[in-house]
Amino acid sequence: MDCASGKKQGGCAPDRSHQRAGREGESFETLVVPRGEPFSLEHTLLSGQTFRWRKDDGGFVGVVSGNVLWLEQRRNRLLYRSLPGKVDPSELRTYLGLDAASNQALRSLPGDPVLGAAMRNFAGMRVLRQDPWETLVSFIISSNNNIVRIKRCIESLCRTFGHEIRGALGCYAFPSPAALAEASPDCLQQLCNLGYRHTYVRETAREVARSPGLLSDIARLSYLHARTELMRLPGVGPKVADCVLLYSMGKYEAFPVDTWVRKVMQRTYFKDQRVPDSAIRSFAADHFGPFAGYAQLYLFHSAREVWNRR
DNA sequence: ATCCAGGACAGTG
DNA sequence: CACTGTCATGGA
Repeated sequence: MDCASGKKQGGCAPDRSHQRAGREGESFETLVVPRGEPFSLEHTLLSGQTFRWRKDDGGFVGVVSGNVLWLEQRRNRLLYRSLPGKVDPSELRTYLGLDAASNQALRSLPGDPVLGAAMRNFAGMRVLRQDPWETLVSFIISSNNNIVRIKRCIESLCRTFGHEIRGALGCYAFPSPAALAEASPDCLQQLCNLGYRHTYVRETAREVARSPGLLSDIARLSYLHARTELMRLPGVGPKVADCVLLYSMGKYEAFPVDTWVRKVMQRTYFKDQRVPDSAIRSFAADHFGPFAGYAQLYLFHSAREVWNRR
């Protein structure tokens, strides 16, 4: 593929006539969030666990499993529509973390001062269940990188190597493992600005393309076994593996330790002392329990928000 | 200019 | 196992 001609400009520009029609009322589906199941669409989609959602006229637009998906929350009602395929309600609930385990997680986490404050500030934030392949590549790219640039890299990857979604000009699906396995290093590094991570993405794509069932097999393993297997992939260390396990495989005991979480944890629970990440993870397992990952999401998002307000 | 960003990795002690 | 320097890139 020619890098120069592969660059596609312009933002995601879904057909507005459909959208307007939807807002008139005939093509939006409705999902009711039951009472007693705290849910915030905005907190969930802007929490940093996913990178392709953006605000759109009161709601959000994203790409999920090859479909453009519009979402808007009105109290306990969730309005949604998708193109070109249909997303069914149970699939959507699963994606958004509206499941029994997540409800249990939100009830069972300890209410210590720091976590308690984060859970009140971002009430209803949930751990998504995203596509493992997209999550894997996204967090390989995230290493030693900042969020603004991570989003640009991923969007660039999709525009260059993903297929354009029918009926939604400028919206691209996340590229398949085969597409990234065959991508030229120059395209990945220069066009998509992956930097030194381009070999990680390419080599991991080769592995996954070579054995298509790999990620779904890993998802069925126990947390520790799955973690070990993920870390065999190039560019995947403890932190990236935990992100994939938590944000795409429903392993709520995973507790990704990044720079932000490390800071909060050391300040709050280790008297501001430097401790190895392994100590942080084992403390989290003891203190937060089997849903420690939920605590991680709240602590991470909370720490970043506080910092961004300064 | 210098430091840092959702780290991983190879090399030392 | 714990610690260190390095990696490509861009924003602050």
